[in-house]
Amino acid sequence: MQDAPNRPYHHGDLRRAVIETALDMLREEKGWQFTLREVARRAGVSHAAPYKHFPDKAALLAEIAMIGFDRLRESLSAAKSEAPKTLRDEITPIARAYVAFGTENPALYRLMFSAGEDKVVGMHLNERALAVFDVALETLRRGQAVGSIRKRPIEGQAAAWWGLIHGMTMLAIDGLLVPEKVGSAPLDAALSTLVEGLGNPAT
Amino acid sequence: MQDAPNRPYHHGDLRRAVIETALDMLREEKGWQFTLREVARRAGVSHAAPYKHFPDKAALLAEIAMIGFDRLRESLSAAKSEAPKTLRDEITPIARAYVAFGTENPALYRLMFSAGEDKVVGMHLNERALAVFDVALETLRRGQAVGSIRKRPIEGQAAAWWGLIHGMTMLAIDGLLVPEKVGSAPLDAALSTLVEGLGNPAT
DNA sequence: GCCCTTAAGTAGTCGCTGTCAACAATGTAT
DNA sequence: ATACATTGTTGACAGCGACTACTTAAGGGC
Repeated sequence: MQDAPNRPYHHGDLRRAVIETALDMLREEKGWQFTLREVARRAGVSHAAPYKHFPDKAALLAEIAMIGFDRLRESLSAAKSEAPKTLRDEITPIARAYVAFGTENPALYRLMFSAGEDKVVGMHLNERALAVFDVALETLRRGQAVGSIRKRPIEGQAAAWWGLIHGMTMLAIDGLLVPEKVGSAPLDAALSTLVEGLGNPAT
Repeated sequence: MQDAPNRPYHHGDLRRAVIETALDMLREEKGWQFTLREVARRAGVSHAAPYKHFPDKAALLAEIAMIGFDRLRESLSAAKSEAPKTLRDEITPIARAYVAFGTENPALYRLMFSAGEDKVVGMHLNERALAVFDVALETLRRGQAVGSIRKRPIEGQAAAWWGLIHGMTMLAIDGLLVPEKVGSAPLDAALSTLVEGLGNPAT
């Protein structure tokens, strides 16, 4: 467009470039105003070019949110320990990975949970989001089978897990977990309560 | 401005009217784009009039967010039961009131936790937000004194409480608590786990 | 090797927004 | 009565999302 003189008329892989650029922008700062024109500028194309690949801004954001959920799920899967000794050892690394994902990608994480306002887009987005829930379900199910977890309706336990982790992540992103109020390791403390709530007292 | 012919030049109480109008707009629909000019239109003043009372849009939103936190705190205080028999009876009504506040005012609740991105505004906003945390602290402290709650660092228990409730509220707002996945009463189920994690097993 | 359809880029425009500056009307203190 | 501060109004500006019309390149059939 302006800087590269010999750039060809057609970008060639603009769709991917737009997504990549947008992800970069999200990573930069959480106070940032996400703008379609800025994405185009950084990608070196005209302001209307992205419309050839996405019907509107919301569609691009939804796509990015889906990628976010996929990455989060991967992070969680990667964080699973193979041979956990205790319930606490099983839950802690996953929870830490979850919260870390949120605090390291605050704008992306926030987007993931606010891009689904449109009904039909929200459907597809929620599918991906619920894949995260499945990670919790799976872990807890194994715990119940082994006997380290109380016999309770597993969806309820998974809801508690997701609610607590998601909530702590959000609070962390919003800077509400101030040490003077909430202690120096609020996540670990909260996990203690969660583990004691999930764990089988007979063990 | 246009509809009322005999309206005086000066509104008289525009600051309050702007806030009230904005709250109405937030209440209407969560997909709504909040616009300063639309607020002015509905309040029947010119598009620049609100600037005489708020330096910019963010300042108005921050003010509204503070009101939201105050109202939430009032809701929680009002929901406290006087003579709870069990820990569950003590926690449930407050938690229900919290989540109900969020699901009944989704746009407001979301705003409350996203208006604090500016550093200095965020400070004041976080003060109000932490007042909500204090409600949890107070309740749990009494529980520990009575003996219905495990002796653990109380900030950690309060963090678990807030994280779980805040998380469940957010998930509910986002429509992620679908019954097929998460059961028909996910909040109650999650509260079971929370109560079992907080509660003193000796009782 | 040419042509023609079509995908993928461009520029230009529209209505809308947030914000600011200049001006007008009102209330208030002296 | 008059000067000043407050609180309105109008008009402007740049930037945004979205649309249309135009241009450029790529590829396939003949």
